[in-house]
Amino acid sequence: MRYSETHKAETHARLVRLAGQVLREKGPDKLAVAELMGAAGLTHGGFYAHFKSKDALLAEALDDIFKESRQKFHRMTEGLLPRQALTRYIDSYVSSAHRDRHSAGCPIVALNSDLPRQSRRFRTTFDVGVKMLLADLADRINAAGIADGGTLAAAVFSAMAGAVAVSRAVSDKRLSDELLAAARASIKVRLGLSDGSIPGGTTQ
Amino acid sequence: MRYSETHKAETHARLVRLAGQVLREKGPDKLAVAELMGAAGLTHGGFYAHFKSKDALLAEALDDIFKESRQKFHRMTEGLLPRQALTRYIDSYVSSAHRDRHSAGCPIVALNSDLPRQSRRFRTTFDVGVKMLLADLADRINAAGIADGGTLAAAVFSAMAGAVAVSRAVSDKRLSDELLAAARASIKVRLGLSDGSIPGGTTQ
DNA sequence: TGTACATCAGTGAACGCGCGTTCACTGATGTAC
DNA sequence: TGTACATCAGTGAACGCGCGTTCACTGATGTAC
Repeated sequence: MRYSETHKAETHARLVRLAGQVLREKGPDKLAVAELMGAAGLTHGGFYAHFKSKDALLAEALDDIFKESRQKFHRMTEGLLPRQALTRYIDSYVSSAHRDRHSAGCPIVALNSDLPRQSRRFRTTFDVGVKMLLADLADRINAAGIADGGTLAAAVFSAMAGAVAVSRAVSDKRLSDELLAAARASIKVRLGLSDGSIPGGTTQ
Repeated sequence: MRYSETHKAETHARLVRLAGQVLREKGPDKLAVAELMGAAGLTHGGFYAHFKSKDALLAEALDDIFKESRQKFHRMTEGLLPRQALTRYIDSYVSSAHRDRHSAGCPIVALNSDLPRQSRRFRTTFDVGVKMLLADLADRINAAGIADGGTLAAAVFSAMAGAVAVSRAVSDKRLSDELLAAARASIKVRLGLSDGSIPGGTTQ
């Protein structure tokens, strides 16, 4: 069978997108080439027509995830005032929805403890993504008129990622919910975005 | 060869201790039974005289890690005033030393993203450990005269774990150091333990 | 006191399985002549 | 216009490797008689 001009590029993009989901669900080691190809309706042998190796796919998928996350971040806060945007971001990041949707969530949360064991290539891609994310967050904090955005961004971001990561690691749902609510409130207090009381309800 | 009465128990304890280190370094999946036994000076076949399965070993090792961590925590802050104890704990947890010593560090940081993929048994052991840790921290916060220790403990702990976890995930050392310093300072501000300026130097 | 047997921590070959990667092949269609 | 050939995304068998687990066996020593 002969394919359209864009066919290969489309298949490639589809594999990268799919891999991004599986990567966040199962982690880099348990993402299996054959399984991925099967999920895309192909057989495993064809994989190497698209990627030099599994590691090359992983790096490409990670890069794609960061880019997509960034777009989502911008879309989500479009048209909001700086403080509102910041609040929206924190509420949606430190949420049970984010905790429960591994395959669409933040790669930093999903891949956390896998990273020290990954290839240099993968780790470099990760670094680039983290730096971009921190720069974006610092801009938002500065725009909201809060001092020292750069330093605060690092502290606030690691707190947000930690909250979601630990809430996923814990299997007791009640404890997990409490963790998220406590962290969400505390981070907003730290940024001066609320008065310290936990407002009713979580962001589902 | 015949062995002393305590021989088997000693070997068992040695395997558990060793597994605790490897578990934190390599993660549950890359801890290999044969390699572990080799490191203990034994051959792989003998493993099943000590443990019903690899999973049984992992759970036992995790339990041991939490118990040891707790003792370390208490030893480290012995004789200190509540606020000093809290400061000492945060400084030593959110440090480059902790970041760099995976095999002796906090299991929550080391195993973070592996947990959702582990057995129920392992996850339950993890939950018990986390709850104990949070209860200890809440006690410390309350003892220091800071309001709402239970909620703050959850927020503060996930921020601490997140800081070390992200600092490990990142391979750029400069960024990693900045993250730790920013988080350490921010957490202390949140608890009213410092004035918000970052005191000179990190806790190496 | 000496002999036969039981005990049991540890040995090492073997098994089955999942996985990344390779490679000769397929077959539909575009192109050269 | 028709024929031979090139192209190339995808196929599927095969390979080598690491790993958890099983199991018959070893061999030093304690115990029964």
